[in-house]
Amino acid sequence: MQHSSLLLHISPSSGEPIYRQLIDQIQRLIASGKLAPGDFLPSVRQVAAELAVNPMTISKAYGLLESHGRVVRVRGKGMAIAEQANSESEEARLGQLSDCADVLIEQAKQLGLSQEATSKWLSEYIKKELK
Amino acid sequence: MQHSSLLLHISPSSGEPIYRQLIDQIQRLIASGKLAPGDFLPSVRQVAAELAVNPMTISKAYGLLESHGRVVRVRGKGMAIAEQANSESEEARLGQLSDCADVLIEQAKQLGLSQEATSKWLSEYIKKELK
DNA sequence: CAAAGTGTATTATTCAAATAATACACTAAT
DNA sequence: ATTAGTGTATTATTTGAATAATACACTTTG
Repeated sequence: MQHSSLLLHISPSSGEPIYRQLIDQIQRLIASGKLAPGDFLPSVRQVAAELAVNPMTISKAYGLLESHGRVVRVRGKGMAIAEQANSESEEARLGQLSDCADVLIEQAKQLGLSQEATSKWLSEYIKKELK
Repeated sequence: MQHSSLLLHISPSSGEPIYRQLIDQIQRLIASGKLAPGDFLPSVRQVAAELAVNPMTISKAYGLLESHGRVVRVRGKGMAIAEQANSESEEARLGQLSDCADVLIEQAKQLGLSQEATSKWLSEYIKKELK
């Protein structure tokens, strides 16, 4: 057992649910390579203690990460980063954007925006915002 | 008083709040020209009766549409489609996509996708889906 | 086997958003 | 002035998601 991980933190004021804040942070840590396949997440109870939050809240986050294939449950050990957590093809990862893109397209449609204008604006916007 | 408008409908199963469903539908009706500037929305009580919903729920939707400038309150008459409801510049309408784009960008970030790849994929996707 | 570590199923509680009840202010028409 | 039509401010209630309490099943280690 580690003494303190300080890997995860929460912002109680943020309106964003705790379990969702944790999921987002862990996904980012995986994407950036700070958590590599085979690494273990800090245990449910450890995180719960550090954040002064109920263990079930952490478990909920871990469970959802598992159902997303990001993490694998190892009996008696804990949750390990999945081997293929980050190894999906770029094609596959782009595909995961489609739900979100559908919403955006629906809105553009309702605003009477053309394919060209929307596409061009998005490119510019992404250039500014996606660092 | 009209006998029945049948202009609006709700899907109780959808998880989406009723007032929000109404806002979305009315914005679509404006965007598509089915509701033109000067037209009146069906009255709060009429819609409430047809949908078997509380008048305040309709009023909430109408109030938000007013604060968005889509609709104007005419004393003793009801809510009329605003003159400039549809006349926003393309620039302004594109700006309304930014909230939605922010969500998409956040997801791309977490998936470790580059600015270029995301932008290019989106252009293709929009070409297919935005008819 | 015992102890201390994993995660979690089940149930209860909390809390904020969505909805409803009620009563009111206003306008138009007769 | 009266009636019937607008929308809505205020308050209460409902509802569902997020969180917590509790107790359990399992694995590892000694």
